[in-house]
Amino acid sequence: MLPSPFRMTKQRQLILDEIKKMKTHPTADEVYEVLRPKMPRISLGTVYRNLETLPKTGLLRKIDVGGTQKRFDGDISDHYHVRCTQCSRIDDLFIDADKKLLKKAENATDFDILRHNVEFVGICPKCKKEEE
Amino acid sequence: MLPSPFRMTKQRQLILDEIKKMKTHPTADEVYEVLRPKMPRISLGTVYRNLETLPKTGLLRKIDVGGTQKRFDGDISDHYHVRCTQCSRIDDLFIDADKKLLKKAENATDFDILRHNVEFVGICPKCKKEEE
DNA sequence: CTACTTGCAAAAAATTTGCTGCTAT
DNA sequence: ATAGCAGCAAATTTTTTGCAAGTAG
Repeated sequence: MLPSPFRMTKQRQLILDEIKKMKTHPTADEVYEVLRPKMPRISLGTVYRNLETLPKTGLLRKIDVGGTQKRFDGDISDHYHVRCTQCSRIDDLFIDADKKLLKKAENATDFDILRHNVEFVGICPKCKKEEE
Repeated sequence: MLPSPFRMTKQRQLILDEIKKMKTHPTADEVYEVLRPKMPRISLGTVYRNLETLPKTGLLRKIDVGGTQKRFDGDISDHYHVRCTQCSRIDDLFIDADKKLLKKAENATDFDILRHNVEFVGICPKCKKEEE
């Protein structure tokens, strides 16, 4: 459970700001490395704790994609992702969620559905070129 | 790259068979625990190595969902998943992939799209009950 | 035969946590 | 003031890897 007075600390604000600037869907350690020059005493533990709490407030999005590490997205608007199988780059995909899809899902399960994630998997233009 | 003579060893076959029996979308360590009674000397390293190689042959599916650990699915037919936010249970969802969705995605990106994953997130009937 | 695979153990990578002191409200 | 947070470091969890011996094709 999140504590009721959710404090916007300097660390939290910076983590949020920096991730929002990044378009790369960073992992926890990538976030940490970006923060360090601006706040040298910030700890990796703090980064992990906030990457856990911020998505619960809706200020940040945790994305569930392939790979060992979790990734984060400062863009909280509804959108999907494409991941490159070769280099793991993740791009945004702003396409409309299909309403039928959601309806079908709701009919097919007993779960109360809250949201959904769509991840397309493919090969990015750069890796495509290198394959030739 | 996968070696050309892909050997179906006893370990590989057992890993595959057992996962196909399980309907729970197990993690690596869950697979390991199921195997141990049947093959006590199998090592966790072997399990991890095979959970990496088997999906590349198409005999097994690696699913990219929320949570810390990777999960695997012995059912390689096309289907989606629903995950419970409370207890992390993952159910199958056999609904038709929407063709428009794929078309839209292909139009919206430079990636060559190979496949896609859809994960619905919600609350399972059991956790729903416990909430009351 | 012989390249691929395994078991074992150690290492690396990723994440979580206990504690003490600082700070946003 | 005071509950919540941060920093630090240690612990835990998850995954990967080197190597010598075993085995499928």
